[in-house]
Amino acid sequence: MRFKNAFIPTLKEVPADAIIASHQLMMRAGLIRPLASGIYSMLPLGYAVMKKIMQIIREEMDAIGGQEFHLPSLNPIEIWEETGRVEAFGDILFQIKNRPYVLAPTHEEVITNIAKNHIQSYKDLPQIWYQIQTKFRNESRPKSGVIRGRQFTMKDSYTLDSSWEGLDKSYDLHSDAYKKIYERCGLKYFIVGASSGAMGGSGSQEFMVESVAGEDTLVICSECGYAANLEIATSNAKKIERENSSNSLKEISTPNVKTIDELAEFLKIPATQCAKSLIYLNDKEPILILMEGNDQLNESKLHSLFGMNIRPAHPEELLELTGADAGSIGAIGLKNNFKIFADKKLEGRNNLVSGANKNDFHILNVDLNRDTKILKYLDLRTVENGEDCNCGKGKIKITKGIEVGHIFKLGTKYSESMKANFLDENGKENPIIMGSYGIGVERIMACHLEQNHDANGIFWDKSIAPYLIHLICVNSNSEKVVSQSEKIYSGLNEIKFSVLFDDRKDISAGFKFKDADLLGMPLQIIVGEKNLSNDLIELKERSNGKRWTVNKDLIIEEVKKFFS
RNA sequence: CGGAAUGUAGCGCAGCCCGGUUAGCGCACUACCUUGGGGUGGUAGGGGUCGCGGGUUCGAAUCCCGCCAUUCCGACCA
Repeated sequence: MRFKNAFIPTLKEVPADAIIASHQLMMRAGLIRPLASGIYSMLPLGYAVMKKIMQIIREEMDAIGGQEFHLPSLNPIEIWEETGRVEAFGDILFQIKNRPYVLAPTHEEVITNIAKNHIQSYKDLPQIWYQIQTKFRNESRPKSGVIRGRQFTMKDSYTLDSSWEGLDKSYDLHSDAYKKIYERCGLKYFIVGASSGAMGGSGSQEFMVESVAGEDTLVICSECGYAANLEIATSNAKKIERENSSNSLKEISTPNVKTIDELAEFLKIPATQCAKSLIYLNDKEPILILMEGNDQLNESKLHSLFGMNIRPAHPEELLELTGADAGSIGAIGLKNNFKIFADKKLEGRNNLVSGANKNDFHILNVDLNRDTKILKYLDLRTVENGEDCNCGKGKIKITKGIEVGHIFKLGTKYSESMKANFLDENGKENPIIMGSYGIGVERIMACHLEQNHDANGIFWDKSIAPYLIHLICVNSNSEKVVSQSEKIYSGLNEIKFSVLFDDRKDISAGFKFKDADLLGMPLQIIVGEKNLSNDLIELKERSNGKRWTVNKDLIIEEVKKFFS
């Protein structure tokens, strides 16, 4: 492609709306342009990258026996009503105004509909069906460029099996295929165990890319490979042992002490010697939760233990329920008969400091065994950076991640609600056992950019680069330089190497270099007067800045060598 | 959906508080000259419903009200 004819609208300045690196680079390098919030046009260079990514996905899906479909995005709302997902998706589901249709945010319903009509027997199974399609989700807050949009491209696949063992097999095939896809795209990723949540089924994993732009907080251990969402992560945080003797309770005045840190400072004790009390209302029933010192309560864990209707009490409610404000609440001397739960780390502790349920007073020497009725010790704390991992070897690192893939053992949720059954060997009717698996195509591109750039621009991996080579004719006024670069251009075209040829006239050398670095093709070939007078052509590897020269007659061989 | 900010040329911004010539700057764009290995320098140009609607006023980019859009923080995210 000749740059002169190419539509590559690069920008010198960063658009004010773009905050994260990948979004800025996509805008500056002319890969995308916004149309509306969360909706982007893919420009030729951006779409070239998408096509490369989609091709890699196709090859790996085909390799595990996947069959490619192209399913409609416009769906009759009734199939979504059958599975109860009109309500489940709520506002996320785009609904068509002048006909009872929806824009599909995913395709379990359509797949199950086809399966219902055409899968009759265990002999028809297993199946792996996939497609690469535009998905529509009415995100309330699109953000981070293409990472969270209202319209995006997804490879989604679905497996149909006659047994749970078959599902495990299909699931593992996908897991392996996904690993290959990310590796081929040059992404550093890791796999996070996830709970199956409201999707139902027996398991799910997320494929995450570490990034400051990530929306998920992740916990990883460098030693054992443990990786989990912070919401469910656990660690081997140091537990303090019970002291040999428990001293007797003593109420003391602690004027103006509100926080654990202030309390620890006031009493000259470690924060870990304090028991922090939190009041939650579980469907209006107050419960008291004890945490050690500055440990943070993990509300996700609370929700999975108590359900979604649990919430922290408001300040007025605190005062009414305990007679004290936050900071002076404790497990001893409560007016009401609270149910008390405590974090596992506090199990068996004594000589603790706790609020006295009287403003500006605390109680010393609390022995949880002796002085309180703890209903149950639960894992409630949020894991913190630097704690020991459960494996005993590594330390926990907390980081942000972007989800680039999710694989799910669905089970029979959809086949049951839509009555997609098959006859087994015994002639008995059973619901098809399903799995569903997704990869965000634009997210792969964005994550690749997050991981592969510097202050000047992109460096594409050769597997997904829009062009392998950026050929720069430095001096467009020099006959010799122009004819030499033309010669290299046609030579590379002959051997089918994709080249972006900067043949623009009257553009200064610096401008071309800056554009080349911004656009990020893996190899730059620089044809300029100085080197050419010695019959030399310069090459530059974008990712590491390495430069070298070769004789002009050896350039094709050198390129072949570089990409071999 | 809650909180905040912003909206002036393709992009980045100033002007607004304190209303008053023809709305300004940088980049980009057009023409010419210049330069020619890291976003050359210059001259001359083109491009604006000042987000939309209403109000106050002799007069509104500027003040007031409503709406819309965009971004950020939070909630939500099968």
